[in-house]
Amino acid sequence: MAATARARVRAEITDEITAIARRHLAEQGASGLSLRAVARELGMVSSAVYRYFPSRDALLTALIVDAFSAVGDAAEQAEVTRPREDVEGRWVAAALGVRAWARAHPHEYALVYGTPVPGYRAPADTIDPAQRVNLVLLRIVADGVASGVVEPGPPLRTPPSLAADLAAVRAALAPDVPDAVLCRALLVWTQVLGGISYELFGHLQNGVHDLDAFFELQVRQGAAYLLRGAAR
Amino acid sequence: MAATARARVRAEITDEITAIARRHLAEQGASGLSLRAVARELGMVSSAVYRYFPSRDALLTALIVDAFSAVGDAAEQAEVTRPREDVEGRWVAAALGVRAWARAHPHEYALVYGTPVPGYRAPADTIDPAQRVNLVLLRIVADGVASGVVEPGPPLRTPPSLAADLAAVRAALAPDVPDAVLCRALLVWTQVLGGISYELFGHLQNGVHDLDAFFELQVRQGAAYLLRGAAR
DNA sequence: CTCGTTGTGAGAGCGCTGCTCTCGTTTCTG
DNA sequence: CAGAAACGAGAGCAGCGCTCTCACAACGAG
Repeated sequence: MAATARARVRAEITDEITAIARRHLAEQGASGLSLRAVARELGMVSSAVYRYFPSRDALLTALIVDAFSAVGDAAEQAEVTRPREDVEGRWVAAALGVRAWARAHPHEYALVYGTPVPGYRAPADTIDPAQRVNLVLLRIVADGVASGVVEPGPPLRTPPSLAADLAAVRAALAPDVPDAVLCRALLVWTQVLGGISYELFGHLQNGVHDLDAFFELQVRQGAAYLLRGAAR
Repeated sequence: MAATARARVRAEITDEITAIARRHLAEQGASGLSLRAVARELGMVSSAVYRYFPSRDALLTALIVDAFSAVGDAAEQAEVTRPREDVEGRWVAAALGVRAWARAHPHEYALVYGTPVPGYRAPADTIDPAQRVNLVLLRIVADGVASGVVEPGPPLRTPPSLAADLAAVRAALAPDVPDAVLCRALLVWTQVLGGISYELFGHLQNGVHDLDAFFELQVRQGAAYLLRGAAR
């Protein structure tokens, strides 16, 4: 770890830049993130920042990676508060945890689950962190299948193209989880994200007032469906 | 309708501006929409456009209203291809119609269901058009309840705050639709939007390849849950 | 220790953006 | 017909991402 002085100060400044950028993002959103403003706050001239990030988008990519990681953390930290055998509780906790994080960090949430930034194209660096939360969820589901709490239900008749994709997921991440359960999990999870986006992006305005109660109700309904394929 | 010549030409130019803006939006997305570029294409100087729209955001708001209306159209046109008594088919068709529209107009979709634009705050003009699609969906659900195809299921125990909101929706838009069904409808609809966003914003990349088959499977599962409170 | 290489910050500058203000001209209205 | 209102052009301000050049400091090799 005996890096040269230059390498150390470079790492430090890089951290400072991302820290300031993170704050600007949290305060004003992605569209308000200005490389020049970050430089100004750092006491640097804007061109100097380009020594550390080749473009504004590269800086934003770093923040996206951070945000994905934070989503994974939120799910995991919420989930582990429940005993391992309480599969339903773990799922509900993970969903509530992600929502709480999203409400606390709406711009970061928008960055990862909202409209992709202008040109839209996910650099390879972002796909690994994006999987973190999926792993947390799949582990819960896999535990539920193993312990029998998750009812497989009738086998799903999927087109071959789809069956292959599901088989790949199963082989890589969730052994012994049948197609029907994988589909239900994805269904319920997209509902969770859809619900968060719906709320966060203002579509429940003037319709639902007790957002906490509403979201929790929805999540519990979703969890019941995930486990038993039916309401309640 | 004998408007003055000035009023007529004003309406024409306003339409031209929104038409060009709509095209720019479709091609490059909201962040690429430049008032100056629109003015340039119109053969005007940028300041002249401000006679018609007080700000770039106002222009964008007009496009948002358009997009909301287009979503409503997509749902309605897809839905009416099914016989009135085929409630499940109508719901599935509406969902598939909205997805098809979203894939054909990703930037418009992002505008209404993605991250709200920078400052985020929905002008009052946008809430009416936003309701259009909800009305289409609620009508389907209400028809299903009336004909008995939608099973109410066990009554939902909702906190009073939530019950009041649901009662308001019922009174205004969907008489005789019980809370449990309203909740299921909202649950399934947020799943549809979540699924579209998940797909459109790239989260299924490298995971699912046959996106059409996958989405249709999900929608059918969702519809089954909406009608019968259970898978299949 | 010296010398050439490389990393770094400052500065100027390009073309773009949203938006404002002024100034003639055109059109409407009382 | 005269005053008021609407309109388009033009210049200009501050901001943006990004590029290029230049001086200087830190580094590795001899």
